Order: sequence, then C-alpha cells, then structure tokens
Amino acid sequence: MLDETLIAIADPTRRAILSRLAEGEARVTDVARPFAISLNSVSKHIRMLERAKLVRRRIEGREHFLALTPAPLDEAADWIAEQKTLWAWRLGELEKALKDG
Amino acid sequence: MLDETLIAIADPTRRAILSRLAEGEARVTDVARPFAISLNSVSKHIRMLERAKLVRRRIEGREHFLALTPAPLDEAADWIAEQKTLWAWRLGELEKALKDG
DNA sequence: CTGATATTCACCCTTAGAGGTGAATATGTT
DNA sequence: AACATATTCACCTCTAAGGGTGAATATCAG
Repeated sequence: MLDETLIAIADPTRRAILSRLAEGEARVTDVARPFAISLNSVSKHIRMLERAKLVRRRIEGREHFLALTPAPLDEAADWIAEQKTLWAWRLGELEKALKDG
Repeated sequence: MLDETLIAIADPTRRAILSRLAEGEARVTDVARPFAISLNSVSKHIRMLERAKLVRRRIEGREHFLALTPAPLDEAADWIAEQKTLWAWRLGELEKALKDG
C-alpha cells in the first residue's frame, strides 16, 4: 500500500487535487477547473488517487463527488518518521564513539 | 525538490537502500549485496537518491562510500502533516456545522 | 424526444523508470 | 605488467505514467 500512496502523492497535480479536496467535497469538473490539462487527464489522476485509497467517490446522478480519505498518509508519515529516528539514533551512536575514542 | 524526494522514496528498493544506509555508511557493492537485481540497477537507484539529495557519496580510491542525508525528508513530512492538519480542521468545521444545524 | 452536462472509455504519442548485459574506466594487488 | 575489484557507461527491452482527442454512456432539463 505504501508504494501506491507515495506514487500517488509524488505528482504535483495529484497533490494539488488533494489540497483542493482538503477544503471539502468536490465534483470531478470542479476539481479539474483550475488545471490547464484536460478533464480526462484529471479523471485519470483521480483514478490513481482512488487506487491509493486517498480519495473516495460518491456518485449522485451524473455527478461524482470526491472526498479525501487521508488514512493512507499515516503509513507514509510513519515511514519517514522511522527513518528520521534511525538516523538520529545513529548520530547519537557516532557521538558516543567519538567521545569514547 | 519535493517531487524528486517523493519519487525517490516511492520505490521499495530505494527505501530499502535508505534503511540500509540508516545503519551507517556503506559502499555501492555492500548496499547492492542483499538485492536480487544487478549491481548496475542498484547503482542507478543510488544515482536517483543522490539526485534527490537523500544520499551523499564520498569517493576513496575505487570505493564509493554512501551516507544518508535525510534533510529532504522533512519537506515530505511537512507536506503530509499539513494535509492532515487541513483535513482535521475541515472535520472540525463539519462538526460545528452539524451541531449548529 | 432533443439537447446539454458530467464522466468515462478507447485509443494515440512521448517520456521516464526499472531491469538487463557487456564493455570501459579506475584503482588496488601481486 | 598482469590480474582482480569497484563502479560506471552505453546500450537494449518492457512497462507505466502523463498528456492528448474523439466517441460512448448516463443523467438532467426543456
């Protein structure tokens, strides 16, 4: 899952879409409006965000309402936090080694 | 920069390389050993990590020693944290609206 | 029924990523 | 000099991503 989450947020268009959805639910057309690219391209980005479970779709007639489901971001945040912890720990060990030596 | 950082950590092989380097400096060959893929492929992954400034290389004779430089991870962590904050804020607003309504 | 709106489907093209192999380069060892 | 080690370079293949267009589908409004 982490892979798809990170791939999903690695694209600036998709990050912009997520930021837009952080303001609230929106239709595909609404989400697409600010972008210079075609509606179809935005639709594809949304599909990738759905695949990564970062976005949920509620269909009401011909309109598709999109909403954020940010849970997968936690896994990404956790990985980064763990890396930083390990790194900090190693720096601590290095310091100890330097002090002892 | 954020783009390259996220793309860099979106690949599981590269995340494994970073985890290895979190234990300490290592040569290209050392980093490559645990992987089933060719040394050359690992070399390419390392180049991407360097491009993202997540890894620094110190050349000593014929050996290239690699070390983690995790600073760019902060930017990624910040983006995720901001998204979660915005989302939490919006949930708060929703609750308020529900209570008032 | 007709026409407009919302979205996707089915294609196309181009680029980048991830993998491979074999040769080249540079350094160390004997 | 000859050989081994460490790494990259130059190429090839395959797949997926990101963009596009035009048609299809589904719904809503008249």
